[in-house]
Amino acid sequence: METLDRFDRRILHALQRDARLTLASLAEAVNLSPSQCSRRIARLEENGVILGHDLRLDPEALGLKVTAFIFLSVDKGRMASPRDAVAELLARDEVIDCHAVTGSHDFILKVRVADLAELSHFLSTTISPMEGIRDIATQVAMNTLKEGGPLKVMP
Amino acid sequence: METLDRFDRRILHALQRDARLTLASLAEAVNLSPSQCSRRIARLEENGVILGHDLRLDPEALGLKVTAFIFLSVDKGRMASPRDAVAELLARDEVIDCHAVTGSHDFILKVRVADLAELSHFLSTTISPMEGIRDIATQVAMNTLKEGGPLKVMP
DNA sequence: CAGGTTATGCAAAATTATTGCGCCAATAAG
DNA sequence: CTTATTGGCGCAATAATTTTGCATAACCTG
Repeated sequence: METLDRFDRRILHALQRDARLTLASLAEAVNLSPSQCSRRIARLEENGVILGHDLRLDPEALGLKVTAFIFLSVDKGRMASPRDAVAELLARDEVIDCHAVTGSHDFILKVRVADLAELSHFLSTTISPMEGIRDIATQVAMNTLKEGGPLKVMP
Repeated sequence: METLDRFDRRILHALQRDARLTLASLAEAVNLSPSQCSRRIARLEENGVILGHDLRLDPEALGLKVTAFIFLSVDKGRMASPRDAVAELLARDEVIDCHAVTGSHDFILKVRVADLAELSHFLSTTISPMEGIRDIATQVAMNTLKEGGPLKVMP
């Protein structure tokens, strides 16, 4: 893996604010020619620094009015292969995030569903019946203050 | 707010997989002309359904090796204006997500830092000194299994 | 069913991205 | 100290993509 130089970092910093910046605008922002910006972006993608481009949508506009965190504990034996245990969960489109964590629970899930009825349904028909689940806790989000904030790029 | 028709939903579904799809490819995927796709995308942006375009970066490549969840409880009086209490937190670039939640804590933060030393430093110098903080709990993520998954678009 | 509004595809125009090329700077080799 | 070699750079030409003007078709609404 390559080390990022000053220009790479400036490019990443600028593009994280708006991934649709034009090469001309980006070039001006980072003080480099458009063509060189293009080549550096291509290289950052090849090196796996840039993983992809996402569309940020308004969940409300899609009818997803409820965000919730689900905390899962699994039986000890299952933790050896956590991916197997939760693999089917990752494929569900209610599940936005899934992290394996330290502490009293093993996994933190962030889910988005239309309403509380759908959350309840998801919990009882998808989570609860899973093998090896030892404990489930749920916290409903009342407000999303920040989401998907840009990653810190060392200057 | 407008209602999304079948084409809008197909467009959003396709672009969530890859926001850089060309209008020609998108048009083929959703069975509409490129020009009309362009116009619909513009409208979805005006209507606030599409909030923006994000770059997905590899945190590791940026030297951010630690992801953690921080659970905060604030004093009762402060909850009236949670934005004030946490506004400065939202501006910090370690904070990726911040949700106000029901349950035993008031806020869930997701932070990304270089290492555990930086996490410790962030907790002791930024979180702890905050006025009105009643309780702090931290869980370190060992593994990110899914992050920023596409939102469900009703078909 | 008429009048008006909105959506659509095509083709032209405008914008944007990529690439070939020669140049320059830095580093390694002689 | 000079000379290759490498890699990054900007410019300009080329290619690709997006946007827009326009005529037609579909859709309401009364």
